[in-house]
Amino acid sequence: MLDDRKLAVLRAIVEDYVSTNEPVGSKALADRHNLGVSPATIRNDMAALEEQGYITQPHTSAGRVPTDKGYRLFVDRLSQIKPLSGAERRAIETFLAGAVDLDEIVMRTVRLLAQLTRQVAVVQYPSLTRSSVRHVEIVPLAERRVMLVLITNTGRVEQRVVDLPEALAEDRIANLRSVLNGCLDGCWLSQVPETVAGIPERLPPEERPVVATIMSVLLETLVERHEEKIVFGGTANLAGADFSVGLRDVLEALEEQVVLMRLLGETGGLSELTVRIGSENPYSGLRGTSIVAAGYGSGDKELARLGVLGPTRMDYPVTMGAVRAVARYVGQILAGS
Amino acid sequence: MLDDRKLAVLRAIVEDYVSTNEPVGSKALADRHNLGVSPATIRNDMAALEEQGYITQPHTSAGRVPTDKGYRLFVDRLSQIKPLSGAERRAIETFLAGAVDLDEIVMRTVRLLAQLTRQVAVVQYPSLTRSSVRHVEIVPLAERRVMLVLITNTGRVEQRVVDLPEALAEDRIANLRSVLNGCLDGCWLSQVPETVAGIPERLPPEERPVVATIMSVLLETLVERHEEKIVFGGTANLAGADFSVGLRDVLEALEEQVVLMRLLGETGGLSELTVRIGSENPYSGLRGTSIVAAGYGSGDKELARLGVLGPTRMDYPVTMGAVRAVARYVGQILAGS
DNA sequence: CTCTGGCACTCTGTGTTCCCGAGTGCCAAG
DNA sequence: CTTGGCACTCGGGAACACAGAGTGCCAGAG
Repeated sequence: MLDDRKLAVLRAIVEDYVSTNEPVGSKALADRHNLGVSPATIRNDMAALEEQGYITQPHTSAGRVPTDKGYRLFVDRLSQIKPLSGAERRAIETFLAGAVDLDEIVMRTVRLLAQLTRQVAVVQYPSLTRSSVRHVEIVPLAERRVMLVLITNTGRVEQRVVDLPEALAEDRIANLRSVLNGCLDGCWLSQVPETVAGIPERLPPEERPVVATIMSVLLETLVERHEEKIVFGGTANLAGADFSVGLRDVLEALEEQVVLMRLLGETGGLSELTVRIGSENPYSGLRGTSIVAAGYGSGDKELARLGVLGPTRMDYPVTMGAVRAVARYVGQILAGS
Repeated sequence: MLDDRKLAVLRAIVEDYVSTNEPVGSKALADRHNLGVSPATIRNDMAALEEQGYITQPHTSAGRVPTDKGYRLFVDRLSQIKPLSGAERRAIETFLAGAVDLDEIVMRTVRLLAQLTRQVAVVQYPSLTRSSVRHVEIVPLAERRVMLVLITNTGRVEQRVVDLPEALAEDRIANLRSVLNGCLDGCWLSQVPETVAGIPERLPPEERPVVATIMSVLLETLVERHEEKIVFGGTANLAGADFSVGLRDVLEALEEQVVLMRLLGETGGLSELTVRIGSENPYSGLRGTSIVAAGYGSGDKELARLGVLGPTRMDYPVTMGAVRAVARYVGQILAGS
């Protein structure tokens, strides 16, 4: 159905179209790539490719443009992920290593991705549920008010003010603190609910009302923040590109956490690349854009995802290379901190 | 020089131009506003206004458009800040009250401002230096590694990992923690450096190397983060507007923390409005945009600033009303939490 | 059966011209 | 100082023609 030459033609069309942003015709193809055949032959192949929906022509007498299906074939079978240059790798490493806390790691990652790919970068904070407790802290603020601070092994810090049913003296707090940490330290966040359930029994009855309050806030923190935090950047890169769909829709989608979450998608394996091309993605406002995403994590556990969003007409090999590389480096940095 | 009627004409021009986005001519003015004079008279006034640089015409035979100077006069003398409706006030209140921690307060504020004004919202996190210490926490992570957590009275939490010169047992940490908090609790952040300097003397000599390390990180946290964190949102609102300068420049400026800082500007009094119109603002990429900003804070101390950025052609009275109202409410919320 | 050159055809984009209308500036009269 | 009248200017849209790129198809050659 699609012999080798037709595939080569498709590849050439994608590459040319990506670099020139203009529909590509048979003559131009014959000139720029030495396919060893005449324009007429290429025309026949193009007709076949169009027949099967891999390319299309904007108007009757214009060149061809790849369809989403065409890009899909290109990504799956015709392209090789392009690794970064040594200089780029070093730049990434030093740039990320300079980060001093989680916020800054994430912020720098966004910048990095945006700069490297010249697209919009999207980075999800390391998932709460997939990390473990490093420390729980109870900080007295007032008579009947404390702040609960939860620190995870990924460096993430969650805080919540708790209003207590009764006043709580220093020594009781210290005691509570050590009990809590004794139970929860190193505990997988997903198992916190069960672990927490067993705690009241370990305490004298008079502590239970207070503990119950604190517990409920703690659990609430975990549940509420289940919708993970996502940041993005590099929107300036959108200004140049022209989307089939309005710029407005894209910007709106970016500001919807929920949409972003779904865009980054569910995981494949760790640093496995997910590519969503145009209409493949789940949000109608983003027809005309593609997403390249990967999971990142320390060790073998995927903590969260990151990726870039750009016009369907993007340089997939380069973008994929950059996303993969950044995902790996971020994983390393997180593991090392 | 500028009699009352000329001022009325200028006001009418600004209002019409803002609402129609088209150069406004003498006839249209005479029709829509009942100024009680004929178009010809208005033309004379317009000529005078143009002479003095308050308005200008895009082409020889088009209507007039306000200049930056014209908007300035309008804002200073011809307009009244438009208060929000009761419904809007209530909406703000309930929306902000639902926030559970500082991050969420800021995030919601951004959304609110963007939605209310249909412009880009910019919000600065409560300044570190202008708040006070609520608690310092030292959390052991590993043998020779602790996490330093600093909580301010505005609910802001700063964290930093510290590598120690020697191992540190639980009881020593507890001791250190209480000493630190004893000295620093309630301490104005700007005075932390001096306060900290006196601490080593209060400790036995063998603790001093460890304390020195921790101190230096603590100070570093304060200094480094002196460049305050700023977030923005509502960029989708830029899509409709047409800037004289490219959209790209605006988006780029927004992603530069430093530029944003300078845009929000230095403070006037608390919830005093600052308006920067077009070329008045310090960044060349933002010619064609105006900034309306205000300080917010709890009590009488300004903690940080917030504002919106939009095309010079914006509805100043409404925008100013919204910014002022939001600034006040955020202040209240911060004070109450 | 596949490739190639030739040829007629079909579009889009661009440049030109033309004209309408909105809006102005100026002037003379009220 | 205000007003109506009038000639003038200029931008923007409509109509039109044209060149160029690209196609599809066909018949002939390997």
